[in-house]
Amino acid sequence: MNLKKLSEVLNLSQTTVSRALNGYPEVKEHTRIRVQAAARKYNYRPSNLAKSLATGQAMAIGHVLPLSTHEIVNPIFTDFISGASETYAKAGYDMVLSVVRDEDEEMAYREMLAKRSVDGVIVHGPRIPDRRIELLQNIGMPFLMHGRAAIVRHDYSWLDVNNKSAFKRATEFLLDLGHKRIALINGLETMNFAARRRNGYEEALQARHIPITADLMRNDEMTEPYGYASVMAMMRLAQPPTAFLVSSIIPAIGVRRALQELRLEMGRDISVIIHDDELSFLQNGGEVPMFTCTRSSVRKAGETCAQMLLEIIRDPASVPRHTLWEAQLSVGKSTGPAPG
Amino acid sequence: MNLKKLSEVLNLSQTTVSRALNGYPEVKEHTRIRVQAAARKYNYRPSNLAKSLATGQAMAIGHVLPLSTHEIVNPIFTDFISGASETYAKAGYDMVLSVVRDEDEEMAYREMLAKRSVDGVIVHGPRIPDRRIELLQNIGMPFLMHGRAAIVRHDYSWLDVNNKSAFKRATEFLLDLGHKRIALINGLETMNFAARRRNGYEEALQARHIPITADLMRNDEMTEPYGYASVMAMMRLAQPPTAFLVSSIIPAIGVRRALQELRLEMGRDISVIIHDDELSFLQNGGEVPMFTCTRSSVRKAGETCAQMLLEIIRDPASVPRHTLWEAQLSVGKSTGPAPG
DNA sequence: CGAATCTACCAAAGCGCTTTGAATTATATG
DNA sequence: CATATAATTCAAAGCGCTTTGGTAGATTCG
Repeated sequence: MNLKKLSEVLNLSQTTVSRALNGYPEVKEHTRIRVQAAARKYNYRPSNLAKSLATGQAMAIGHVLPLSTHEIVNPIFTDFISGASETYAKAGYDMVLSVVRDEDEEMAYREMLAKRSVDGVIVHGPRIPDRRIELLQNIGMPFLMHGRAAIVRHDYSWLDVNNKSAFKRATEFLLDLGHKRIALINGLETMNFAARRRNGYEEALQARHIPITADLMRNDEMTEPYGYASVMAMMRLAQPPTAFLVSSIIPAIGVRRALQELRLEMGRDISVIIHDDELSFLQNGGEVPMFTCTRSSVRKAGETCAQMLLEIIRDPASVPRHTLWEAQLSVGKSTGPAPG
Repeated sequence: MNLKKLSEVLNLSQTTVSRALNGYPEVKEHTRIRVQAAARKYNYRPSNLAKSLATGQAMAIGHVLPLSTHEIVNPIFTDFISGASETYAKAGYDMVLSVVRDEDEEMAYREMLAKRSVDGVIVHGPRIPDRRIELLQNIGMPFLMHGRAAIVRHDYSWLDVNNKSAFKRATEFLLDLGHKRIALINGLETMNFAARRRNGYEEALQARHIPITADLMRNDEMTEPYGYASVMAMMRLAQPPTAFLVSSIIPAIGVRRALQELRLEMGRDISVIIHDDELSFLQNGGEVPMFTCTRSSVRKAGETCAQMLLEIIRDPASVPRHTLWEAQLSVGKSTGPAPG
């Protein structure tokens, strides 16, 4: 059933039927009801394609998920996307996804623009600097960045967690507990968030005149074995750390495995603070977190990013929007006073 | 730049330009080259929307991710999707995603059909029985199911891992090692795969005349705390199990946590076999698996599902396609002879 | 050499909507 | 009651592509 047939059945013009269905005021109430009834009866649903072609709006948002060199898709995306999807569904937007290798990412954006299949994109995993910003600004594609990039000529819209302050506070928290040797198991430092976290960590140490040691800092793709290997290596140092700051719950699982293998009890022998994205499938304990953490829901981030992008699309001329969330420092069972 | 303008620039008809670009034979080679050059020069890319409207093909595949009652998106999707996306990209298809609560799922499919925004869908997480099959057959939407449902009137296409045989073999493996009390920490049994796994487990036990005890079987959403709690509860039984069969690496992490807390060493005091989907972000060790496992790549499943669906779309009249993969039983460090 | 056959191109219709500008019909106004 | 005005409805153009059904001009063949 399409508009033409429906209008024939109703003995009305396509114009009137279209308007009746889209809530325009210049159609008699009685007619509107008649049209709506018929639409329901024949299960009429306008073709998105035709609609988009006519209006020039694709009614779809693109997400490009970068596939790391190790072919890993960051698992926080499931939750991010489920948040975003909820917003889109409410607003009648579709979500189109492509997973691309780093080197194809630029092409992916160009394609999306040229093919006119999306009205905007959400950019994931900002680097420092990030070429995508300029690219998208140049081709005039509305976008919102989840996270921030540094070193950028023109302003752009983003939503980010205050990674620096989160890790600064976490470090201070450990310092207050008497820890002096605090290790940082960070994400890949080509990623902006990782750099900011290190920044916060270093600032806190410097403020207390604690030397920053390269031995106690690692950065890599956030996998379980990475967490495990980092702990194993660092605990073998002449002066092993008494506390760990871990960038995500996934390496933290490896951290936990290593510590238990070494017969070190978290919260007593050693302290651990993680950043917790509140992944639905890897929750950090119940009311009392298993790991003390800096916490911020990535699902909520998805929801809000989507909202912000839709606003930008609605009003492209508006000034860039910024949202900065403070992570919540939530005390769990994995931290305690420095031993000895 | 659109087709009309491009053809004006070239002083050709839209027909010829379109044909030149789409590789039709009835255009002179010299003309084709001229057209291609101009297309490149003006960065012309046909509008997907217009193309789809004209051809009647959306060139997009829909994925509906069901959000469980606990609002959890199954993390295997990231890998599944990254596999599927690769296939789509090669074939020029887009992937459109919607994450919906269970109760909205039927609507989501109906919408996709009526709006004509996708040419087919991949159905995730089959239940027993699954209403979606009949729904999709009725509305005539090409689909492929990842997994199988039981109790279905008409045949349909699917790709599945032989869950039953995998868990049967895993159970036999444990029995061969002398284990008599083997626990099953299963996924939600409203899910088809979980039922099949239990089936394999029970068959293996029955064949050796080992009683099946309700105490040793659990099924629930596959989270880390679920694995932890299951072990803790079962080890408190009068006759605790000596081995665990775990449905996924995620609860297995909780299992490991519990065992370490109980000071039980895997592979010596207690044996554990998991099903390993080869998640990119939660790898089960290196060359030697950390957990002995039944193994099947969910990323490869995504790739192949996508291929199968595209074939079905290309030739809708063809008979339903079935692919059944045997999981690989891979021996790791978490199993050993039954103690005592 | 004229007819038949290719070859290379084109005009126009159609995909299913929205939207503009005009045409009805109903209502209000003097 | 005639006319201005408001309330409804409509015909047709347009979104950017593909595809059908041509038509010229070049080539082949009897």
